[in-house]
Amino acid sequence: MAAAGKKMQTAKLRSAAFRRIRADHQTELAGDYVELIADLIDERGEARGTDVAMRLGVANATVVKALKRLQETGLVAQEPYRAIFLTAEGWKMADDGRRKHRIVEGFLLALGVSPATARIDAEGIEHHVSGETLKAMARFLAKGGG
Amino acid sequence: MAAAGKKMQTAKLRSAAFRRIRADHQTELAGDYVELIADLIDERGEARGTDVAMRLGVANATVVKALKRLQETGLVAQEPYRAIFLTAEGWKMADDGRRKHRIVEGFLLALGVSPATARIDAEGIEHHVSGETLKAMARFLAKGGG
DNA sequence: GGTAAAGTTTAGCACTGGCTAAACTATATG
DNA sequence: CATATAGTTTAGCCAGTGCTAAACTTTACC
Repeated sequence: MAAAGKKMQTAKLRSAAFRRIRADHQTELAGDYVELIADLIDERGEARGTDVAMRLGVANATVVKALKRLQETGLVAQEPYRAIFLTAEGWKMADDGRRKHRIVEGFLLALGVSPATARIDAEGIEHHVSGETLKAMARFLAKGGG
Repeated sequence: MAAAGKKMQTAKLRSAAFRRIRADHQTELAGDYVELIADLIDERGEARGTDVAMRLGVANATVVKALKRLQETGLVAQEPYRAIFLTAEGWKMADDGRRKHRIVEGFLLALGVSPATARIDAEGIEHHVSGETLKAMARFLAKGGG
């Protein structure tokens, strides 16, 4: 039955989408942390836990716990009571993320969204945009938008 | 000091963004469930736990637990071992979500993204798009895209 | 109507990501 | 150099979202 076959496929496609979203959410936090740390290092030479906590709007202890996991993952390096550093892999992830962020935010601006909203929405959208969509956004930007 | 003031504001804006993302993630699951349930009811007259689990790519028990919370939130109504229904509030949320979904997916298609990717990305992006951005997307669509 | 299959729920585990409060370390200042 | 303040970490709590395995209902079929 063709209709049943089509529905089957639809179900599979959808579950694939949801699976990917759940996977995205797992890497999302790591991405947010390394991007933020990279920004802080660029802006002021070093990243401290307090600054990360403040910018993320989260308690200090939460940052400590997250950094421990990121250390285990090999994205971050840190000595107790010292500033936070990124590993080579951490920098790669941060740079990828920041590039993505720039494109998405620029794209939203080109679309006519206000700067404040573009910034906030870009932060949320960024981690759910595939390479293909990102390319489409970049193409739109290159063409001068609208 | 103007520079410090500006940085302060930047930090606040960013933390606001992250706070909103965390809030979005909390409502995101509820949104996915009610949309899916609404789709199932429309497609086949009723929504069963198994179908929801299958489409979400998740175990049965996970669905049961989630539905319990959604019942407490007042979005879903269900008798044990029976099909799942939406409350008025649940329908409102589902319809809002589906409308958003349609716009985002249509927008991605208009941007030149392939149907499969548009579908998947829309699912992820949907919950992080503000009203303002949604309007911008709708405007773009109305203008006939590209 | 009894029984097998399908569907649903419960129980119990693990991990993530928040929090507060208390302890500890580093730094700056008198 | 002693001490106060700022920053960091630890400990212990909670809630959410996932899982498997086992128990229980419903449904379908002989």
